[in-house]
Amino acid sequence: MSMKAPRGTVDILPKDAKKWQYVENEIKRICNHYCYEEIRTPIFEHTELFQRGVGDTTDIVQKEMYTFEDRGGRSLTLRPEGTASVVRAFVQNKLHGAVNQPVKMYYFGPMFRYERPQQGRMRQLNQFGVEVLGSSDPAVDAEVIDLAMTCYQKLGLSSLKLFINSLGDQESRQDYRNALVEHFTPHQSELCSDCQSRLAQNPLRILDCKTDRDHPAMKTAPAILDYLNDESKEYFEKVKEYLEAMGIDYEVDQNLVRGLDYYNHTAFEIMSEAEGFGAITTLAGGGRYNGLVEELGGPDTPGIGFAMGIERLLMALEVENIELPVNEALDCFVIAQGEMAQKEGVKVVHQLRQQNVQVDKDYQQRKMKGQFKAADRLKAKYTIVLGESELEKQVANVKAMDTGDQVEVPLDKIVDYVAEKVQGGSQS
RNA sequence: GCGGUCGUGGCGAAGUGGUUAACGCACCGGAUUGUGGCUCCGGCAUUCGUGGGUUCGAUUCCCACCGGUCGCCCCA
Repeated sequence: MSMKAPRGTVDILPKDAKKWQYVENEIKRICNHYCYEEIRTPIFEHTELFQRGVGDTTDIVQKEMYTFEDRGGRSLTLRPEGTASVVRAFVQNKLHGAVNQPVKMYYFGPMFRYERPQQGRMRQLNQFGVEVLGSSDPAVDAEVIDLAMTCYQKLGLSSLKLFINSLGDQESRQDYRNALVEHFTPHQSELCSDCQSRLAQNPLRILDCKTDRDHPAMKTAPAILDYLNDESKEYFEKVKEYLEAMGIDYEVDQNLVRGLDYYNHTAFEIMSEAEGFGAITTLAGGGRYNGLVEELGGPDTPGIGFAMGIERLLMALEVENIELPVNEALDCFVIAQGEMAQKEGVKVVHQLRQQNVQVDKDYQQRKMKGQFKAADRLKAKYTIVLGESELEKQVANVKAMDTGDQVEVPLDKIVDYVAEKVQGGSQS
């Protein structure tokens, strides 16, 4: 084996690609119902976009970016997440001036993070995400959460749990930050090394540290919800009311902080509770980011969004034993034997395909028995046999593979006959 | 970046310091001169992850590296 795909990347082979297609199509259909439109942005951006957009203190920027210099000496980075790019595109193309506000967008595509791969974590991963820009209505927060949950439910997942929290507006967040620093500073030397630096850089993240989870100071730490000002508190209440109105269950988790700098107000995460999922259970995460558009040079515009990992979604489906309705059966397999018959076979295959019949033939010079075997393996519904004797009589033998019944059909009727058999009644 | 564990055919999986590396599944062919799913027979590893070392000799012992896998950090 000389060449292998780079570490942390995988090939999605035809068998699996079917599932990807199904999942993507379902999600796109749902987005359409929710009136979200697709946006496609470049896979690499100026490094600075992520430094400013995602935040310099985050793990993603500090140690997980695929950064390189191009031939012109520019520092570029393979996108580690989608939001910064979408907001950049929004600003650059002045979508804040679009007639329909808010602007509701979704995206699909690969993201890149330099990490040690393990189950559910790849260096190239695929995300589906949505961003809504231009509205600070808490009903939008609820809509976005509803959209994420609906995608999972429509695909059949049931062991899900939604966690929400509020980080408040800038003012609340600042007050809370100060309170945390005050609270933890006396215990600084007792905290893990990560948390010691977090204290200065991003004290909120001390709260979801797993190392210091049981430290007494953790239990007595001030709670974010106590530091929300009235406006932020009311906002959060509204979000919860709307979720309840839609019948969406949730749990408030005050330690849910999210890693990225740009979040404020609503933050949420969807986890799988299915058995045997491994150590990584986060399926999707998102939140509101009201300062980000301005940070990236646009007008003061509120925004909210989430991203879900497609690999983890597929993994969750697997763990819950959910079979996706991917069609594996083949409509028809043409079996030809002999020189003349080969030519006729190629022709029949072509004509059937023109009639939108899914059909294949043998290209391995197999004997008749081998061709039947191939047809069987492909789960063909019908086989058409073309051999010397058939050609002499200008007929073809059509066999229904489930019953074994065969009928002779004149060659000039064969295409219509099979097309009718296969498509009769149902459309594909 | 750190730690555990593993690396034999397309897949699963035995095995040994020494002349032909078990077995199962899959695949191909034959029994059945033109008809699948059952049965029987036959075929199917010239890098036993890569590179070094020990040895008369290494797939087997030692070292390094690479890769998979699981976990930590963190996240999708």
